[in-house]
Amino acid sequence: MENLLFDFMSKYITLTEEEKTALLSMNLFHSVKKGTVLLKEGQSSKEFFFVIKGCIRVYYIIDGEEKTTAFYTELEALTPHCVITKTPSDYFVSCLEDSILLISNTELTEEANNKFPKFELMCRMFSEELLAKQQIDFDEFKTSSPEQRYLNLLEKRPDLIQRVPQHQLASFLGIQPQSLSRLRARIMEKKGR
Amino acid sequence: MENLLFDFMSKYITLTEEEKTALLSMNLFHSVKKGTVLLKEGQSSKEFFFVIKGCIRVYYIIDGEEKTTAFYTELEALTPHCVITKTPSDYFVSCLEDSILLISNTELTEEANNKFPKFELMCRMFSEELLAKQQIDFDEFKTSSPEQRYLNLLEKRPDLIQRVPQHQLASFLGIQPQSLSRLRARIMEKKGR
DNA sequence: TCCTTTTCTTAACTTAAGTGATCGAATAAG
DNA sequence: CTTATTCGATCACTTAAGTTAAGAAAAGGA
Repeated sequence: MENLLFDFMSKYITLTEEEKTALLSMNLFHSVKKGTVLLKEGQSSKEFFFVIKGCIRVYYIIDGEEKTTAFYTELEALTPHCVITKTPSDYFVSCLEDSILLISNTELTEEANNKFPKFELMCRMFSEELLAKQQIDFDEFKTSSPEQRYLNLLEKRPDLIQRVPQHQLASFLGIQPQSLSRLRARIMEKKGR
Repeated sequence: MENLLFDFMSKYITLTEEEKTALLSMNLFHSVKKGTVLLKEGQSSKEFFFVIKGCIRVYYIIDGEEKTTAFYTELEALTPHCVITKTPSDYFVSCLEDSILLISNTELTEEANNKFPKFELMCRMFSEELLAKQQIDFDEFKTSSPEQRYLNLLEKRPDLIQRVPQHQLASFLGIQPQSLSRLRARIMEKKGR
């Protein structure tokens, strides 16, 4: 389990054994039950999440309706907006499956960044990479239709389609659940012919 | 002009006078004519852009059609995807207006980061901030209709609607130019009543 | 300046998404 | 195990976006 994290970090920096044990002694790993709400709208949390195993999701409640906008699975990280801006959160974060998460906070991270300059370097590289990746995702979203977006997801994240409820997938794709059902039926019919 | 940059940087870190003169001596400021293409599809550029004055845009050419997905105006920065991943670019970047840009590259930035740890800190904070901001933008895009997206833009970036051609705005909003025209007419009619 | 090209709007028609409702099926709760 | 509740699919209907085409307005180049 720890190795998943260290393998991931090794893409950016090289850690000594002492640094690894120091990291592990901080007790950052948490087992979280499905359905647990990690962040609520209105809260000004300072916690950041890195998924070791499982899945967490970001959702808004708009006019009483849940609107899911993001999923984070194995080796993906979420630093909620409110942690950066120090303002109340606009959204909720909850656990979609029983998961193992690395949960840290602003203080601990700052401390680590001050102590280990290479940690700061890793954070910069990682967030630059995420930013670039997200730009591409956003661009793809803008330039394609709901059907194309679904087919794209089917190709790039087939796991999500299996593990996530349809109605959450729908709002993730920017459409209503009924439209997703219809669209899937349409695709099946095309395939069949 | 330099002051715009230093004021911006002062939000993150404090620079000494020596550091400021060192920065200025690097000759990073460029005057760029409207229409200049800064990055082409297929290129593996290492250049990063910070807009001091003016506007640059990101666009794809899909089936021979230009699809604009992003605009960067005063005090906004673009590190193209290809700079991070070191792969050929999927998109073009061009100058929408006569602009003044700070143009740097991977080598210069790495050098500065190594020499001044606080520069690294600024980059991390800046890209974390951008990432969080973009997540919110993406979420708003997913959870709203084209009409809501237009009204939202009208409120948050009224300048863009003035300075950017309609057909580019349309694809930025994820719709066809004809739909934007229609949607604007619809809004005007509602207002009139 | 005049001419060409691009840009914006409008219209008619097609297609797909939103909406509201219903009905099993699956899931969760007791 | 049984009962609620949630979830997914489907249908009919409404609304809005995509598409194709045409014409007016604006911008750019010679």
